[in-house]
Amino acid sequence: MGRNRATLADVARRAGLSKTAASMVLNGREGTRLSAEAHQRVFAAAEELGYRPNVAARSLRTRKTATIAFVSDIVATTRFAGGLIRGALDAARERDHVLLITETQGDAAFEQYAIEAMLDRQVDGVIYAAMATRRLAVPPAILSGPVVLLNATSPEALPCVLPDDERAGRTVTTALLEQGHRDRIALIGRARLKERDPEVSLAAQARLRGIRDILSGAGATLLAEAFCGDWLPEHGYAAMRGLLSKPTRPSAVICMNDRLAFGAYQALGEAGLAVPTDISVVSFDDDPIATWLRPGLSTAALPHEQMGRRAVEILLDDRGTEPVLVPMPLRRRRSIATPAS
Amino acid sequence: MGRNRATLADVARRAGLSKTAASMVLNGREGTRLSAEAHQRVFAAAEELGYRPNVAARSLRTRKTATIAFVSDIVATTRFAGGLIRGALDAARERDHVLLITETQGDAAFEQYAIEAMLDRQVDGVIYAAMATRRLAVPPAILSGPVVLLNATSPEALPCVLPDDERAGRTVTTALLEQGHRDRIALIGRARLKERDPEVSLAAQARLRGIRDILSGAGATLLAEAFCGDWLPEHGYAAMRGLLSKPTRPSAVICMNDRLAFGAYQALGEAGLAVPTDISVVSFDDDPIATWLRPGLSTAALPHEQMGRRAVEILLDDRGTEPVLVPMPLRRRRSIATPAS
DNA sequence: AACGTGCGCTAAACTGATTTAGCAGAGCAT
DNA sequence: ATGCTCTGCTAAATCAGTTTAGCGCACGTT
Repeated sequence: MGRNRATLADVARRAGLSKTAASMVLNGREGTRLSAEAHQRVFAAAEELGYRPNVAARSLRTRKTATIAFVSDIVATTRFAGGLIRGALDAARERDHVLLITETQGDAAFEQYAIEAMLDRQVDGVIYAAMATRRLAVPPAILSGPVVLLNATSPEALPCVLPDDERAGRTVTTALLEQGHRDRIALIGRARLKERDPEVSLAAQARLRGIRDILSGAGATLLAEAFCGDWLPEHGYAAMRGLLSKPTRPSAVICMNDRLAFGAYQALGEAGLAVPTDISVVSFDDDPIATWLRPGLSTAALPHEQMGRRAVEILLDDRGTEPVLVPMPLRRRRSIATPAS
Repeated sequence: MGRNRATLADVARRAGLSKTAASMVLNGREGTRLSAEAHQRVFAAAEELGYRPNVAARSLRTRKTATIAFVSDIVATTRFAGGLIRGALDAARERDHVLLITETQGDAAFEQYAIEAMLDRQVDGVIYAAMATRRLAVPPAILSGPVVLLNATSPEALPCVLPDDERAGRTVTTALLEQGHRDRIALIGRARLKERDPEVSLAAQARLRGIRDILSGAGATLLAEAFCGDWLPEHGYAAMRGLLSKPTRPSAVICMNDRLAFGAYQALGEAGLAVPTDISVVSFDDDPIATWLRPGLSTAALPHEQMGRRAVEILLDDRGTEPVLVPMPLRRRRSIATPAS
């Protein structure tokens, strides 16, 4: 790979100057007293030879590789991860950096290995990402250099980027109130474990807080709250059936994520009820299925691309320690309407 | 990052030997006449200092970085990509390699930049992946070293890994025949563009070929073939409605992918028809939604993980030039049944 | 005693960049 | 003529490894 690449020495020779001169010119060093003509010759030579510096050689001296490690638990290869990586990739490119990506598969040994492999390659910093927004313990090895947590926090109070789930809870609830829903709003996706253990989820609690905040502001309470073991379609389906079996039918349901909402749609379809005329549905995440459902699901989007982007920016540019909360915009589709009566 | 790492010189000093000796011992070189005791001392010193070689320094001399470039069009960040990357990551790790991942966003300038950035880092080889199985033109820059195409072929006949779509077509059709379907099988997802232009898709034609092969072997033909502009749920929905409006209702439909099948389910639900009692459905891809649908969708799975894995294996180990076809196993769920009458 | 041989190990070159220290020559003042 | 400063450039060290060439010693042979 790249066997006959021209080296700096080649460029210097062709320009009739020393390596020193060539290096300084190509790096745009100020204060060297090299003549305009010398500059010309170096640039011309580099151009003609198609010179590209050898990053390994350079980094040996400078200890900079223009490479960022992107380590995640299992985020890198799931549908949820795409945006995170894409945003990070974009921001990295703008700063002339490149990403070394690994995922740990949730396996500590694998993680250890992966992190060492990246540190061996002298990465300039590490982005440590989690699939579910949660608190986690950062492997000590990566603390030797700059780190940014993505979609996660840690006891060490490292710089981190999180979605603003609480505000999303408010957004979603407000969208319902604006349409006239108030006293018959149900919730699907209460989950003790997710709400209690920050190492499992930070989103559950935050979203719930946002929802309740707006509701109590309007002097209302939830009509019903369905608990779910997990946030998968089957749980949403079961929860929705449960809700429909009660005397008072909700006018709207908030689902804790889109997969639950998908399940809810299935139950509604079977019951012969139509979204949104019979029941409105809102949700969180903006999973691809949200656009595929009929009618399209209104949902507060996890701003994955933005988050990935911010992580790189923080790592490379500012790096303050206060958590960065990225807003979750509401994608308005056709699943919300004014209640029938 | 990694500021106080021990160097080989440190290890050598501690072992009371030369760098040469330390290097040879740690690399397990045969034929050096270093004593067993010298071996001991070097290993002990390395262990005590937590020595890890600096990959940049090593690669400067050896021109090997144990790093593979994974370049894709937009595969890296979509739900379809996950498995490809995961498989590649796994196989790479087994060979002590690491992945530099980029996606080109379908933009030639970006691609040029990304590839150069990776070559600058002296990668040992390139895996060039496409999201849709198709033929593509490989950027000349990467031809300077080992390349494997993933989910793609090229006019240059480079080594490549592809899913065995034709066989999948046969698998899926056979599954239907086995249940007694024969003369009322419809197809959703014919698409002229995809079938004609290998630069758009190789899957469409191959799947169709497999389906027809089995059908004609059984002396049957398709009851109906619905054409779709693309393979999204909305197209599947429209196609299914079209099929249902005809005099003879199919006993089974084959959808060209799971998203179409999802749309088909929606149309069936609205029409009050049940899967699989009224109509059986089979499909291709094994998208996550296949498990979420009610009933679960039987589908020939794109073996993404296997494919990613094979690509690395071919790149690093054998590298024959004949295309590698990876089988697409049928995931049997509940969407196929014996036709009613 | 001189010579060849195998053993156990090391000095130094090399990879391709950056960076430090400093040299030669011109111009000017004393 | 001497010393000083400034200009324009370069030699050599450095980063952390790998690799080549070969050194000194003990032993056996003639």
